Amino acid sequence: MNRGRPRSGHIDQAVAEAVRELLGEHGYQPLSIDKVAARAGVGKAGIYRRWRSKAEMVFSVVVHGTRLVPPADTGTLRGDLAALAGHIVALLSAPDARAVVPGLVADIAADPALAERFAAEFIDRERAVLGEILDRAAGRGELPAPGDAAFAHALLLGPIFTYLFLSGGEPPPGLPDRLAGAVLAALGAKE
Amino acid sequence: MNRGRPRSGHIDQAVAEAVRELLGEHGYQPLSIDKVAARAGVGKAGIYRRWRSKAEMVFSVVVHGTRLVPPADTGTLRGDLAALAGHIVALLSAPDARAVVPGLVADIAADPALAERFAAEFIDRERAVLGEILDRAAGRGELPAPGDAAFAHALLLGPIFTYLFLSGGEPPPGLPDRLAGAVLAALGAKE
Amino acid sequence: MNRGRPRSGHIDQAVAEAVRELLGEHGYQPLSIDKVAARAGVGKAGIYRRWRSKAEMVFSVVVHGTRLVPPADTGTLRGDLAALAGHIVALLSAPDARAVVPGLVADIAADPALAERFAAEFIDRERAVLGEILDRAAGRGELPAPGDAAFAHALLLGPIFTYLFLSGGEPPPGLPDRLAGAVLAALGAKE
Amino acid sequence: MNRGRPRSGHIDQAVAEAVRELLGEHGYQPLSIDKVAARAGVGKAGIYRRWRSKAEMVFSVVVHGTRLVPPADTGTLRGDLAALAGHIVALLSAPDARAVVPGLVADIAADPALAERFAAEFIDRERAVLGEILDRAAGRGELPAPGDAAFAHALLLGPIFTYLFLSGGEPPPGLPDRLAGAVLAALGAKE
DNA sequence: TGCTAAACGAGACGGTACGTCTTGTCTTGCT
DNA sequence: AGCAAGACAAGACGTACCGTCTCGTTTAGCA
Repeated sequence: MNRGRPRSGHIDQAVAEAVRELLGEHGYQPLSIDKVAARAGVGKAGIYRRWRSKAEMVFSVVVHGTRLVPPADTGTLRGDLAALAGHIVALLSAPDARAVVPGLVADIAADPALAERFAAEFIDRERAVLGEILDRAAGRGELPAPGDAAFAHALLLGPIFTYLFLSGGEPPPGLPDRLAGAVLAALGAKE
Repeated sequence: MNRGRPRSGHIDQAVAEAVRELLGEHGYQPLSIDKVAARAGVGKAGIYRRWRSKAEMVFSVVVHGTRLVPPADTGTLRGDLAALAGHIVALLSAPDARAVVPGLVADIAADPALAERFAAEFIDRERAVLGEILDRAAGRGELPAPGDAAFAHALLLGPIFTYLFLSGGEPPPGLPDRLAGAVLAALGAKE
Repeated sequence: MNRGRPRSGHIDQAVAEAVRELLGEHGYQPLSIDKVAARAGVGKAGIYRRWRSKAEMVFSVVVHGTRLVPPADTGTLRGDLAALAGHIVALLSAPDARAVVPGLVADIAADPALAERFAAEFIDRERAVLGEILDRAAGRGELPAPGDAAFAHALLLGPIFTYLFLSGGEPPPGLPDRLAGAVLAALGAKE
Repeated sequence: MNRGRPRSGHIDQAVAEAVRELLGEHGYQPLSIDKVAARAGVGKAGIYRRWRSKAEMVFSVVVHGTRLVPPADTGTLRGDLAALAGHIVALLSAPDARAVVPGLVADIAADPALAERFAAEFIDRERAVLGEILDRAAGRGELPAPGDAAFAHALLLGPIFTYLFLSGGEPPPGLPDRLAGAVLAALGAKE
């Protein structure tokens, strides 16, 4: 039985909007709960009632906006992998994501509980999509064995992350295709 | 002509030691310039005279400790790549690095000037090592073409980073070898 | 309607006590807001929320302790003036006051807004008391004219201040009486 | 015999000039030894070799500029006193003095050694001038007794200081004359 | 209809860190 | 040995956040 006043939905909306605005204006690090509360016209308690930290709040707002990777079915494993890699590139190189990802990853890495949620909601979901793709390919006989989805995923996501956030440059134009090729080869696919 | 009192070397030493201690105790985020100064018995001005931010300070301390990747020459491309990958895994999965890397990467990403230095001193150096390895392999006829060192590097570093800092897990035991295989295949090496 | 959490009174108390202690220990100049906050077990923000500077804070604490000059009515103008002068001497030669007054006066002089408050709460109040005394004397026929309270006040306070804080000495024993005489003469009182 | 390089006179000049400029620009409190050294193109050591503190430095510069009170001889005690009072008013209400005096007095009061020098070089000198005036008057038969120069001086300087630095206002126009009258009366002069 | 419990906005609270400034001393190489 | 330059340890400055707390008010479901 729920007693007391139910939580008002408008807080979630107002906070989400304020977070997106502030991220767009100055990026992740200078964003503070105080500023979000002020901008959203919301009490800080209302925010802390919903999220335990800035990272959680931003994460939930950003996740909510980033709707699920579409499975994609191009008919060939190479095509599916390239499509998925292209999707990841698009996702991470959007201006918002560029501003948010490194800081968010750092805060997540420093908070085990949040790390688990992040892994479950982001990494595992992408891995599942990839697993589906690999299974489909195995069904078509393109793969000799089921294939390690986690490894394949690391082989796609890792280099993209490296280009975007570690080497300070842009992912080169043909990257998704080349990554797809690398995964194919690594999994021993019949070309 | 150098005017004025020269900078005292003992500050660099004391700060480096204090930074290493504090990183070991509580990780990157809770480390503050105030605490470093207090622990090192050094004025804050002395720190700000040398580094413009906590990230720069930690970076220079950490970089100084992390001496250059040894080239390695196992006789085969696969062996060289696996050795390099193993080296990167060892470097990044050391307890210190685990505590420092995500936060440091975030601060670096937020500071373009520092990003450039980081790319030059870390990424480019590893790429150069890798380029040497690839050239050697091309000389032995193991590679049909010179090979894109940046791409190969992303293919090695990215997945390791992903396993360590994004998926919240451990790199699986055979990872260096599998990554070496993936690079070989992606570069079209004669097995 | 009062919005937000109301200010807690215990801060004012704790700060006042800490200020008095620290003034007693080392005087005005070495007193810092940091030390007051630490001693009082109070956040610096709580202090800056109430006062804009160390001078304001000390002033309000000191003023609060220094309750109003009693009017005094000895029956004669000379007696009233001497009593008032004696009161001022006692006030300013208390050990606390000696330690605080010069520094506080300097900071007040450097801050016009505070200068106005100080003049209103200290000087004007003493002048009002003196005005009352002069009026009473005029009523008794001791004075030919109402008398310039500001001038009379300067004639009392100024020499005391000079002895205490400018000439580095002690006010001579009979000073209040001699000052009373000087004021009498200056105002053309019938002796 | 003087060993070593003799002190360069240009430092005293350059410092004096820099101090006067900086006092004129921002007043006493924000003036710092660093700024003086930088403005004067002088090393800080050179300053500390000459003066033990900012207060001493400013004091010596200001004193040096303020050449000795002229004795004045108007023929009557009242005239002499009024002239002296007028001189003090002029001295203390010059824009430079207004900016410097309260802060300087505070620092002097906090440093006993300096307090003594200040009393000797300023107060005692003015008292001596006043003593001469009183002696002259006694010689002319205007005074029944030699007269307490210290008291008379406090009666002149104190009220002026009060008007200028304590009550936040201007000394009223006829002040020197009224003060002269007060002193006359207080000393029991034959009018 | 009234009662009660929780959510709400606002903002104060004790702390901590920031990056800058000032103080008085020390250390260079030049004069 | 004095000098200009400037590094040094210490610590204060005023601001910004943190995460918690206390107000007075509002909004619901339960009695």
